[in-house]
Amino acid sequence: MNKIILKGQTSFVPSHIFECGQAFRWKKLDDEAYRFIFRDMVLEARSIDDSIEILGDFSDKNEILNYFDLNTDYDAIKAKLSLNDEILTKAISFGGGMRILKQDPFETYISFIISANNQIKNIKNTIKKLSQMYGKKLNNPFDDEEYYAFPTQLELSNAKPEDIKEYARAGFRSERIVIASKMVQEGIINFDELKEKNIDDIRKTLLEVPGIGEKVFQCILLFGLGRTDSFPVDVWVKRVMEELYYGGEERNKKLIQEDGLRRFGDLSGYAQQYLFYYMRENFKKMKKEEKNVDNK
DNA sequence: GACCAGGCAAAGT
DNA sequence: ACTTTGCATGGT
Repeated sequence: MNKIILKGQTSFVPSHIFECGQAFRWKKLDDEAYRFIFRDMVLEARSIDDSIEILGDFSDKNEILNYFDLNTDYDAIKAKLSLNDEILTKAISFGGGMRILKQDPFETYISFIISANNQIKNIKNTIKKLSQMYGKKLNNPFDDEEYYAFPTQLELSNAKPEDIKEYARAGFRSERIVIASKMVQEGIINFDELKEKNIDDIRKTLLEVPGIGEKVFQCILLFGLGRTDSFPVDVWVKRVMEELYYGGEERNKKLIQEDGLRRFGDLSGYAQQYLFYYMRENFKKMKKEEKNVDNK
């Protein structure tokens, strides 16, 4: 077992990182202790006192550090976004330990096709099942629970949509998953090439894929291609923007996306994540309180 | 049992 | 170009 110890981190809170909706292959073990899968490794990240520990069987520490985006100065980003913006100041004081993970483009691409009109809980479950069905078994250095790698483009392009529907419970997204995988396998979609292009060209290519619209495209940009000049507008971001920035007035998603990019520029992706987490967690808290009142 | 979930695609204006 | 409708599934 190998271990990384990080000290003096001002922006590294495991719960903020894993529960902000960017990644789906993780499990909460305890407060600020998470198990997660990165490439072919089962790893754990924990916050202990004022240090962060990352555990697992890995050989290259830099790979792990890069995954957690450790070369980016989040203090500078947070300072810039907080300036003249009371809403983001609040959101950042709530979830300022968030970091944008540098995830695999193919995994991100398939995961967010699955996310369409779905719940995070179901998305996680479908991805877990897909991995069990088609991915290779991984070494788990922690206990006897079985984990599987996210399937490769080849493994998923050979999958049968009916099987995905039946066992992974992906519903109408099942066929899209296989077609999208085949398009990567055939070279129609090439992530290394896409990384070199401008956003409008990337959009043109990715919107050809069934299951990818503007929102899923923005998520692939942000989480898979590392483009932080992106602003995915889902139901939560729509809600938080309307409630906190537009005084309760409704706006369509296209306008909200344009406005987000205009306000936050190259930092739009970070702003979006702080806002998403802030809105969703506070909504969950409200629900819980309602429940407690009902029980009295 | 209606309504919602990190929307998309197709049909209708 | 903008707006509505159907879509699998699981949770509340």
